[in-house]
Amino acid sequence: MNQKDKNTEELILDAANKVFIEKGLDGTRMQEIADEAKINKSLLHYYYRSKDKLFCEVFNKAIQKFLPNTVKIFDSQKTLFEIIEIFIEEYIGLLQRNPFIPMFVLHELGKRPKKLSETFSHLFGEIKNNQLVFFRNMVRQEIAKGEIIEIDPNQLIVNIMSLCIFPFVAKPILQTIFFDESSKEFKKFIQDRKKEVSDFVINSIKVKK
Amino acid sequence: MNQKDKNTEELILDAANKVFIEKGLDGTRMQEIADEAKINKSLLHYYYRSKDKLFCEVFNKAIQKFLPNTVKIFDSQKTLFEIIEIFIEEYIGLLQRNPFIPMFVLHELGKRPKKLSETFSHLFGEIKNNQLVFFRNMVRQEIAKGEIIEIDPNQLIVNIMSLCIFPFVAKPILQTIFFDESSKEFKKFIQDRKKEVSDFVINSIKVKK
DNA sequence: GTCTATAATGTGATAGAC
DNA sequence: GTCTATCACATTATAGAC
Repeated sequence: MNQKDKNTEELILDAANKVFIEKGLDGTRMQEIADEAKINKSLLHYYYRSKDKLFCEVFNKAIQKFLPNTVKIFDSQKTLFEIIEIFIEEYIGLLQRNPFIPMFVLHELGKRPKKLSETFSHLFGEIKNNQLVFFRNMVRQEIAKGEIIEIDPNQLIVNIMSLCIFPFVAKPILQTIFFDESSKEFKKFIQDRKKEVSDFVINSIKVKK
Repeated sequence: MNQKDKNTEELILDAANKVFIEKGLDGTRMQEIADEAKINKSLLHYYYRSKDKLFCEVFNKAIQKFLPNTVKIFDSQKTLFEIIEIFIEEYIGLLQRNPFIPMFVLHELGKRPKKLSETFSHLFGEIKNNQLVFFRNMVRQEIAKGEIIEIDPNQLIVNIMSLCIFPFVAKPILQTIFFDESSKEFKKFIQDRKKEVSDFVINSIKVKK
């Protein structure tokens, strides 16, 4: 479905997505969303009542995209190393397609730390009680088997998330310092990271025999 | 020097630091800075003319703190592993004392990617032409000597920065998902990371003989 | 230097015609 | 559903008394 086939409601949501994610809640003007959607400003309120309501729609979609969905990977019979490889490749791929999502989600969450657990308890619950438990158990098993070194599973998970997400959050400064503003070189750097991060992590935890 | 001994100009700058860094440029109200400094709102303009000028003072200080100063470490005669260990311990320590600086700097830079290189060329130049060159050469030497595996020095640097900085940028979500909002457990987690990250990196690149 | 009062503008939101 | 006109309020900034 291309832009012309979409109704006004969808046009607005697409425009709001773009502007909110680039500029954040505080930095976004309703007028700018209207301009982006090429519609009248009043229509924003007709369809979504208020800026806050419109923002919530955008934010909820964004955080669901941002939180890794590992169910598919965990369901099948794979080794820990395979799981790590597939996860990193897929998650960096997701971020390549949505490069502004990490900064948007993390910045907005940083301003509302208290409401976090209440509002998104359903999303976090699934991760906490299923995906994390599964991964931690798998790590402990591999440690017991002597396949990987002793490491706190939480630290390992945060390490993997850090290596995947940080370059997108820090893109402007990395592109300036490392690549003299060349966006082409930065893209190659990110593409290379799929293998680099995977190797880096596995190399670090694997027991050499 | 405690707060009472400071003059108005310093009181304002301290207050502006706190509010801007927590809420960002767009999210900050001049009134809130005045309240924080316990002075009249007009005095903000008397001393700093405009919100933008005041913001620039804060931002310049913040980015200088944020950019790692590795000169001390590089000056002395240390091995690559020692340099990595010291850097990680000191840089995470810096972030523990200034936990909001990474999100503040990276978010504001994300909104102004174009002005970046011009405005801070003096800071970036020093890093690009001295610290990075030094580190890259050292990495290449160690590769040649067979002490570490083959790795792109840029990827290694970004890996180290990611592992140090990301947990501070993602604090709210990590604290919710991993530690049920317990700020005490999160602090311990960060403290433990000084050794964890160091081990993780060195373990990954060190050639076992 | 510090205060009060107020100007000047920007912005979210609504009323009402079509 | 969509538009124009406008309200109501928040916010930066300044003028002027003390």
